[in-house]
Amino acid sequence: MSQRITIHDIARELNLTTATVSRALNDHPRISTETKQLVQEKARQLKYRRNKLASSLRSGKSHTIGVIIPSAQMNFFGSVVHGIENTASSNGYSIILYQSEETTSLEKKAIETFLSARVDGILASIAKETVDYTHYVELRKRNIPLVFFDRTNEELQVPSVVIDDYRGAFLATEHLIKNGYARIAHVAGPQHIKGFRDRLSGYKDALLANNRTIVNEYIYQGNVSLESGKEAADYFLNLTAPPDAVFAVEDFTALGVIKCMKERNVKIPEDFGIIGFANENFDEHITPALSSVDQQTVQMGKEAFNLLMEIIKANDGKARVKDDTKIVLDPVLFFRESSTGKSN
Amino acid sequence: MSQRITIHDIARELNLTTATVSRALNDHPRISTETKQLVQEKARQLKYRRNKLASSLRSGKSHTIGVIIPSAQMNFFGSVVHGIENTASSNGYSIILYQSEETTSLEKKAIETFLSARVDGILASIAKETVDYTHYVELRKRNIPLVFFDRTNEELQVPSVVIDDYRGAFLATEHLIKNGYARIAHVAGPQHIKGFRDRLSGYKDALLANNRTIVNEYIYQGNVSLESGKEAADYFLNLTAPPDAVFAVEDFTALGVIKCMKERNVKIPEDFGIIGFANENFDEHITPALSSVDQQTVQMGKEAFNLLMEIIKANDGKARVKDDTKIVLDPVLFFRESSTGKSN
DNA sequence: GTGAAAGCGCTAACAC
DNA sequence: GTGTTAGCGCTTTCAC
Repeated sequence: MSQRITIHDIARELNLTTATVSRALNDHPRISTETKQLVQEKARQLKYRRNKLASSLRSGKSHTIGVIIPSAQMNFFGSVVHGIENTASSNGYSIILYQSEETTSLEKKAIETFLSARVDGILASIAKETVDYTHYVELRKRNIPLVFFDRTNEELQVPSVVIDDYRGAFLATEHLIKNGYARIAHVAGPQHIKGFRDRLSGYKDALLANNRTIVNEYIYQGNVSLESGKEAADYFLNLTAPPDAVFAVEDFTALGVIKCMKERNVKIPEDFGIIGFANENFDEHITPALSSVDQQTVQMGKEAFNLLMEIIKANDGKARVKDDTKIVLDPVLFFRESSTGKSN
Repeated sequence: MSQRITIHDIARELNLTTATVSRALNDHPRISTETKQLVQEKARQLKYRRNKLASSLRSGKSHTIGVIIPSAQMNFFGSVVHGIENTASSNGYSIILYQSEETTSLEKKAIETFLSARVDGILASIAKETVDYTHYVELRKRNIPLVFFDRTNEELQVPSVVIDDYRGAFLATEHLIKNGYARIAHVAGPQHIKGFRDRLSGYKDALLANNRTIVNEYIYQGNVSLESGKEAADYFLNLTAPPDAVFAVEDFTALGVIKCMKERNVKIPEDFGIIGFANENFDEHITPALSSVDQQTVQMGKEAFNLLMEIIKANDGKARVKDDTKIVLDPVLFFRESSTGKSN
């Protein structure tokens, strides 16, 4: 019912063989322009539509890639997927989307499905839960093109696309310094996650590079949440020499800090400066508008797909993209009211 | 390189035919339990993985569905996709994701790709730009299972899943009334879009049902944006008898209203109440926290997939799900500070 | 309960 | 420049 016209129909009507028709449709160089036009015209006329399953089965290329993200509900990943799908689509690729829900088991299931569907490559952001990477290692062994984005693992030697957390943190901290804040604190994230570790380093190095000293009590160990932002702010204000600015590891944490400051009547940005990380969509709408570091999500998706394409092509030509290829995107800072400087 | 083990390998090692192996792997009733176990064990041992392309080609079922959304970058759709993928995955289905970017051309391209990939069905939310629906009509003609979610078209007679905009608007308006606001205004959206039209009706009917009169100058025609919220608020405050509450067609509009009120020193919720629509993630974080109507996005995705499944199954059994099947989800209200009531 | 044979629709290798 | 032939890996009659 749904679709019956095949290249056989075209071949029959044109007194050609299916091979010729197939070649004509694929714009094969050794087919005459005349024949190509005839075939293409007839195909249009019969409303022919290539059966991708058959062609993929035979050719070994599915023109499909698998994408694993923790959850499409998370802003960040929705945005990256936007970039991936866009780029894939304009390159003639389809994407199969899977969510790991931060679990290793669904991650494995996704990979199973992808292999079964004979995808040409896989783009993945590692689930939080995952500590055993054998399913990914297996992909490398089978020589299946794989690229990590955002959530990577250094030891696995898988090509990846990330943003420069260190640099983002460095610039954010320096921005606070330049705007006249004297004692800059940091609400950190779990240190076993590389991105958060890098942000702490960037913060520290920015202080040192600007002849400030690192004050240990100005570094609060949070868990990337609104709550930990509040707690951190409370802690900071109770110090004998409280800081006058905070670089928060991420925007919800920053939001927590802002809420606490408001409750305690500390004026932002006059008495206290703050900058976050992620450039969430609420940043510009809260009061005061929150300065933040944008993670270039769409660009990340685009770059990840392009890198995967490179690997796929190299694979076809028996070449090889270096395993330690790593694209590091430059974060972009958005300066808003929350960090415009101290009043004096 | 990537994958060489086929049912032939299993058959050879076990001295069976591929037919038997295939049946055993598919849990065919007429295969002995013994054989099944042997085959399944051997499959595991050889790390066999079914070639989905081949099986789909032969059987005519791909266990894949196509999903068209305007953009994965939009919160709302990311969230719906979350619901779709989750449900699909646990039912053994994969999803191919396409973004229309609100254009008809990409919508058509998506459908082309889906047909080519022989998806078992399609889930779609119509692009804003689309006024010519022939590509969707074509799907109906070919009897390809199709379900619309959120953005539907009434005339097309395609099964759909939407939320009850009318009821959401009615309840939101009534909430403002119950909390003591006397003159309730509405910032409306473009009236050619059904959802927005329904919200206006819900607003009006709630007023009438509570013995209020509909005041025409309390209805501002906006365009669903922060800007139009600001403009509306300005307009309202300049009336000789300004309203004391607003039901905004959507949260960004509500945010615009709030911003304007703050600038003009109107106190929320004491002097002015406000409730929005969408339950955006910033709602609870702005000041005052914004009351809103949640659109049940994840549930919508789940219901849409389930409805599609029903149609697919009915199709197989030559039955038919009614074309005008329409699942209407109940919106859920979130009451926050912005509408807690007038001071007296 | 299992086997033999055919074929889904396409592309690729080899002819000429 | 086009035809011939084979086959990707699976499922599905139809046998027995």
